[in-house]
Amino acid sequence: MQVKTCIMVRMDDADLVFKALADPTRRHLLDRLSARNGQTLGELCKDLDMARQSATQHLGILEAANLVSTAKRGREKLHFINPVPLHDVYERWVRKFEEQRLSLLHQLKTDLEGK
Amino acid sequence: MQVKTCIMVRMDDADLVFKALADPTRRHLLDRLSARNGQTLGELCKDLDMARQSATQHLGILEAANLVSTAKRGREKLHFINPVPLHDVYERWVRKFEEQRLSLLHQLKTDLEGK
DNA sequence: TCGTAATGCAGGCAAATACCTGCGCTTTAC
DNA sequence: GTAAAGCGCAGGTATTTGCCTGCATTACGA
Repeated sequence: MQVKTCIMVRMDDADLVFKALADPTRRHLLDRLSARNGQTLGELCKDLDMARQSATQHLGILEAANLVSTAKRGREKLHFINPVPLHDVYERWVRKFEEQRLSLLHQLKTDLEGK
Repeated sequence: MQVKTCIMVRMDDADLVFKALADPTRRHLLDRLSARNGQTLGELCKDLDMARQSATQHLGILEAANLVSTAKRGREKLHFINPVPLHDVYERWVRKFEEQRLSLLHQLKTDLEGK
């Protein structure tokens, strides 16, 4: 019996989400889905000014990051937004800096008051 | 008199921040600065496993995104974290999806209760 | 003052990224 | 059944990215 070694470097979830958010086109897609959920690929392509296949790649990256889920309805592919990874990233990652921001604001406030 | 045309495409602030956060090395740098603010370039390089010049580039990107501010003290360059852009991005961008997340949770809850 | 420490600047290179074109497959509509 | 709609898959290419090496510059300290 032979076991294939996994060469690919594991990208953790947070990295997938951050990298997915790094592109303006993908943020635009999330915006559109936020406005109206469950759109087809064709609908999402209309306001993108690029080939359908390019948009497919972007949506694939969003799906890999678990920011978008898909379902097939006949020959159509429906796309649904999933806000949970964004929330997770915020909770585990941004919150710490937010707390620091607030403490810096507090410090600034007391500094000004204690003048 | 000749006027040079600006070719460069203007990158808005949000895009700079998102792109800056897309790299794990840069997130690690922010983490380190969050643990202890005001570190020098040399200090930040120590636990990075890459050439100093590479780290400088990463810090330059963080600085361009306004996530890090710098100050010179003699021959040293001090780095300070700035959590405001992160907060701005959260406010203008993530919050909307957060609200949707909560409404989805609410909907799920009422669906389960109304069963 | 002279060596060294801390950083800046420029160029190069491989991999990743973001596009594209071309073609095939499945489903719908007439 | 046949044409078209909707989408998937496989390359191909130009740009960007992330890292490097080499050398220059500035500040400290004996």
